[in-house]
Amino acid sequence: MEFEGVYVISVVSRMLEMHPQTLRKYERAGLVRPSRTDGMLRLYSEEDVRRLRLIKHLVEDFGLNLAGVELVLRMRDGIQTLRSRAAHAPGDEITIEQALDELLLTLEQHEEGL
Amino acid sequence: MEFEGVYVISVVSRMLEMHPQTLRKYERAGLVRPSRTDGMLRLYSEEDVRRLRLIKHLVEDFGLNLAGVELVLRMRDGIQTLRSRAAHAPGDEITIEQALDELLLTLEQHEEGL
DNA sequence: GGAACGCTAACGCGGCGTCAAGGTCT
DNA sequence: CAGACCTTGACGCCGCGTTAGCGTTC
Repeated sequence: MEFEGVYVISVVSRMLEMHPQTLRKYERAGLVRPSRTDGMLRLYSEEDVRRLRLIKHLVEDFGLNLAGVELVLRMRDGIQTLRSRAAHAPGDEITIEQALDELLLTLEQHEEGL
Repeated sequence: MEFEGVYVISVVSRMLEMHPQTLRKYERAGLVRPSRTDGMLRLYSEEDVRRLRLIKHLVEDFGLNLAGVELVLRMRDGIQTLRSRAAHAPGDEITIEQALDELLLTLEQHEEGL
């Protein structure tokens, strides 16, 4: 059973050239949250796939470990939240300053113990 | 021979409870750049010590590897550059938006291949 | 000349990607 | 019932902190 823009794990695995077990580990680590069918099959959305592509890039090309990936993803999530929020605002095409604000907040959360 | 606000490796090691070899490895990784005496002894400035304290925090409490630390430090350097630049500007107490801008730039540099 | 520094090489633990075994759904 | 999914556990590589050995500086 297949739907548009939704993929089971084997398809994603082939698309991104990532081992199925690796995808499951990333979910276990809280880096991606695919939905499930009634039979508990993982269903990856387009956004999930983009997220995984970014993770792969950060790990393979940048050498980040999963903790580093989580940090970056948290920043990215903050930026996206701001962007969608700004979509309803008048005129302000780009909320880049606010986006950066979110980034700094994320960083400072981590540095709070400093 | 000791100077004000400048420490040799053994002193920094005791201050931060970090192994001297670890400090040397961090230098090798390009995370800190202490100056040297004529005899090639490492001299850590106050800023170097702050930097090392942050590194320790990121590694021990946050689980980042050195690649992740490098990313965060690059962001921090960008922020500090902006802050010192803003210190000469009139009134603008906080350059937080610009700081965040710098953060985003750092992030996007890494994501350029996405 | 003893203590602290420099350097390079080797050991050891832990994170993470992969493989294996057994059960369930299509 | 064959194939693809699920889960849990184990193996193996490698990054990184530590230790060791030896030469140089204070």
